[in-house]
Amino acid sequence: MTEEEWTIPDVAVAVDLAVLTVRAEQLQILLVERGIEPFRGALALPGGFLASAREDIDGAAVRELAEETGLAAEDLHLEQLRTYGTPDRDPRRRVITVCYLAVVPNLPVPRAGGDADVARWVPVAEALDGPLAFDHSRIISDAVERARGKLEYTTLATAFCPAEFTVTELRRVYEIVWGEQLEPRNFHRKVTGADGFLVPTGEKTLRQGGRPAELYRRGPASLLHPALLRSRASSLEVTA
Amino acid sequence: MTEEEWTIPDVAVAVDLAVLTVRAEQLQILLVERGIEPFRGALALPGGFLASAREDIDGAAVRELAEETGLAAEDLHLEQLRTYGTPDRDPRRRVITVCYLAVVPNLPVPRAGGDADVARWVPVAEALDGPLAFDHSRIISDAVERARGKLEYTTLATAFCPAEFTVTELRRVYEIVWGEQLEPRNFHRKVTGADGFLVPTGEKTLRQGGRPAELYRRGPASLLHPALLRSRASSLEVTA
DNA sequence: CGAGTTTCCGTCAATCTGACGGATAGTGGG
DNA sequence: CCCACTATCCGTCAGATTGACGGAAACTCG
Repeated sequence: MTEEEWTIPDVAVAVDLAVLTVRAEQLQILLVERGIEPFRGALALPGGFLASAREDIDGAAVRELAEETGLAAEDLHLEQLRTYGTPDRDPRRRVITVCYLAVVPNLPVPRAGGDADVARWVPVAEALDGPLAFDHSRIISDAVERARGKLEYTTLATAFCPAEFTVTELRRVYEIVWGEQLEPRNFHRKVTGADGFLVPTGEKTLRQGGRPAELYRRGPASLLHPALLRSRASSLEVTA
Repeated sequence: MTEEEWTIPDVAVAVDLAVLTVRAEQLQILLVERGIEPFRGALALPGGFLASAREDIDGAAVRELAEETGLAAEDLHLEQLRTYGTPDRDPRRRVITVCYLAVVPNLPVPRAGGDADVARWVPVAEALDGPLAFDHSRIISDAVERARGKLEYTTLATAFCPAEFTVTELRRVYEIVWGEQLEPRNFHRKVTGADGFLVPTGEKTLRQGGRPAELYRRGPASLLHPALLRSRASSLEVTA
């Protein structure tokens, strides 16, 4: 510990977003094609450096999300995921990335931020196959795992759904994110029984052939009681 | 987005530790008394800035932990908690703090780091009452909440215990961290039944009056199946 | 050897879970 | 108008899990 001559190292702080949604019966993530080196042309998570030394980190995440998707932070889920700080991430200078997880419903994708690098939805399975910039492959894994876990004991699943949705739509979210079939009738019993999870609107869908489904809105609860646990096998599959 | 004249802001990155243990039948946290401004004299989480621009963030956490407690990272739990980055945390310059949660057993506390500011154990309840430096009060709340939650569905509780421990000791960990009484016989049945949670050593305690308790070691599992859920009331108490 | 203490095994009712039969309420075709 | 067809939703029922508690086992101490 030599006190002399030591100065606090300067670090560049980036804020990246892992934005998840369910589209076309698949779990998808928002990615951009990088326009500059390093990793020019590779797919990467949307994000960027702090706009100024005074910008709040959470605020930067909200700003990036608006820039990339046009979505405001009000009616979507946004939480900090983790900070990634291995020294050799960027050859230019020391960079650490504070990563956020966002969960958005399918429908509203204007995505006209005015940014040059257009973001697009990529199925997670596909994204994890191909090469990604930096350590973004690992970040995506972490984001998906966080989402999978939170479906169990929080009401996060409703963030994948539009404002009004049916029990079947909600079940599809669970099935797609977990990659696991769920028994429709038991699922129905559990989610309608959980305190504050769903609020019936009284409305019904008039859609396709079949009995019209009742429409629900998100309830006030954020924690799920009782929890909705996935199968043992499904939980372990990640660690492997 | 004016491209001209803009440069990536320089930020100072600190790594702070929330080190939890169970001592004297209380959940306690390791704190230091600050020797310098700002918040001179106030209690704060141990931590410091990156040692160099090349130091890994996780590595810095391990280093800090060794400096403050003398503990090596091998047989203890260390995970990233969250990054705190509000702009006005430090009047001197822009600082963001990557915070780690460590869980250590009671016994081994040499805590001879050679650092001038000696760290000491403070009961969490007491720490949250008194004034703390920066936003450390909030960080401690987050750390405790993370630990409480993880006791439910991971094997984190064993990190509070020495290498060999009894079921009763393990139960005390749950009771103290959750602040909730548990039924001893049902607890025994559950933890001994959970796959890979506990491995019997065959040894028994010879201690105090009463039937000798069997000794266990940590099992290979990190996820708890089936989970050990706290009561509804206990879970909600945090949100309030 | 008995009282005290702590660990651990067993029981039993209430609850929860998974699996499934079948009624309900729409659509579209003849 | 009646009959498939489809999808939602309600009910049942056996098996597993949970919470609550009685009581035996295994030690110490006096």
